[in-house]
Amino acid sequence: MLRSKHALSSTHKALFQHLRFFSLPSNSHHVLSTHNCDTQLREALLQMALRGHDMNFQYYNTLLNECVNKRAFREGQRVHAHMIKTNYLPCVFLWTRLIVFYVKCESLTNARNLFDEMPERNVVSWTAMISAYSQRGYASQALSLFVQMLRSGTEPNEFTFATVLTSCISSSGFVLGRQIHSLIVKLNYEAHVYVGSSLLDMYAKDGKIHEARGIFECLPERDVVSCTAIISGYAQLGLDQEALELFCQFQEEGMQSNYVTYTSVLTALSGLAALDHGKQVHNHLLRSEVPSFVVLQNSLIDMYSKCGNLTYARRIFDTMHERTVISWNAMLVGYSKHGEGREVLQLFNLMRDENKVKPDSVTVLAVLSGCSHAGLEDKGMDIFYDMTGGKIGVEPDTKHYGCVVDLLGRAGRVEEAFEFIRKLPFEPSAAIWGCLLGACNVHLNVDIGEFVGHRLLEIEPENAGNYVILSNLYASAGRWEEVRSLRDLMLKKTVRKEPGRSWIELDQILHTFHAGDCSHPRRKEVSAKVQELSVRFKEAGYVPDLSCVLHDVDEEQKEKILLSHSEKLALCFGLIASPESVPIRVIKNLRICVDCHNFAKYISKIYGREVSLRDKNRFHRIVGGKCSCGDYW
DNA sequence: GTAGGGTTAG
Repeated sequence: MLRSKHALSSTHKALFQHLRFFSLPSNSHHVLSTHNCDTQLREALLQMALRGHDMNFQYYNTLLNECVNKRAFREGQRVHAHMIKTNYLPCVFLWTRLIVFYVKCESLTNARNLFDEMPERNVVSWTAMISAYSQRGYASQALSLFVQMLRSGTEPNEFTFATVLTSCISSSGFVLGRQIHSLIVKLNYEAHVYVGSSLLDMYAKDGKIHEARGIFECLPERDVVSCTAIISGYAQLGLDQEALELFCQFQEEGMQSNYVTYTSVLTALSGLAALDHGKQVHNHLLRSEVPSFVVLQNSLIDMYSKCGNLTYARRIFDTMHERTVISWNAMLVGYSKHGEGREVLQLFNLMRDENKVKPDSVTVLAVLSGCSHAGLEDKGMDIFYDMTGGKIGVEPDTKHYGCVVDLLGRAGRVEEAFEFIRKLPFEPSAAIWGCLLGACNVHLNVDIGEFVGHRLLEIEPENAGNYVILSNLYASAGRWEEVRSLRDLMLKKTVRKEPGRSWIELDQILHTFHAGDCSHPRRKEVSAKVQELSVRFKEAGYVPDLSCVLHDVDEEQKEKILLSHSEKLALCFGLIASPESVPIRVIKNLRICVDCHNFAKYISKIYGREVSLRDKNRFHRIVGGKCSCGDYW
């Protein structure tokens, strides 16, 4: 039978106009014999029949198409029922349409039942079903169906590959993903832009950014999705600079970014705390036609708060027409990282009062850590008890317990925190012990600290941070013998430590400083400034904290090492290169060292400059020699 | 009739 795809759209429309109320004839399945159609419809049907069309096919296809477009579940079911009643045996095409109809109407079970009943399947029906599972997050069902498809002898096409790869994003799925990649190469689909995007995204999410980049570079054509995929690949791995550079390059090449692209680049800008760039993107969005979807606004909230501008973040939050739990969380995390505990609690109360969006695990984490950063341990404990009492609707997990240890430890309740850990219903993680070790160090509890420190060295001997903190603790107790043996142990275990890096943004340029790197053009001038300040600050009472240096060198060397810390370089660069009226905003990739923190306080006091320092954990807003972190971070 | 990229995280 003839089923031409063309020429009949207007006839189809006419047909549907008349059939839209689904006065399905019950006595006959053959449309031409339908006696309740009027002259115009009869004419339309006649024309189609004259052109050799299977009238039942046209009829059902038109109806189902409309039901899919309108997500008209009941009507679609009636069409399906009518097929059954009239013993009409749909061809694979129509059968697949029925499956797609059920999928679009969120009835996966109906779709699967139909799929299982199909007398024969083709690549489209297989792909439609795989896609249904993929899009709803049923990755294992999608993958198992894909394997069944291969076993059945049906060859996948570009649609199948593009969709199935999205189900390979999990630790167990990556293995299968690589095998699918081989098949893609074998069947020559690697250069297909949809397949390529999906493939490179999978590699990026597995942390294999070089492979992802390789696939991207081999694509003969690029579009906004593939470009966004590679940008977000870098951004999600924290390779923010690379993400930003690619974005700029694609913009220059004329890529039409969409809201997903902007969302991804904003993530990178958050990581870099590149406020000027971020503002530029925001301004562009306000002037452009890009729709302000919630995800994009969430990204803007996060960008502004991670760039240190909570006022702008809140302004966006307040003007949103619709908020998701992520909007609330992004704002709460912002306040939390700035040590604004009262704001955290107020916003959390607002969220509970509004009762439109349910808190999730991240919400409670943000609130607990917000209380912790702000020294509101009683409030924090109240919320934790609300949670364990089922009043929040979130079950505590290991991270929440970690927050409680942090709350108690910070408040000096070290023994209590220790007891709390011992009573945990599970084996405490390194992160939990780490919180307690930090507290022991700050509150000089050598007994518990020693126990916890050695426990940590057993659990994660490769983590340099543990050696450093324990060594500091021993040093403050004057136990130099232990300090030495710890240092030896640390060298033996050859622990890798991420190199310290600090940067500052001036006029949309990011100036990065590393401790051992002299590549910055004004490095000499900057180093001289650090020297100069050191002398000047010493007169004002600054004492270099040599315990921050673990190297086995004399004191003079230690001081030299301290003065080469990347934070100090970035701070001094800010001092000489930025206008006096603006705060010095420095970002560090790791936790800031105690000595640099102290140094920054002197800058703020002696130069009357506000210093905003973002480290791995939080913001330090330093004004007049005082820091918003209260010297506990 | 079937397809790819996105936001929060002590």
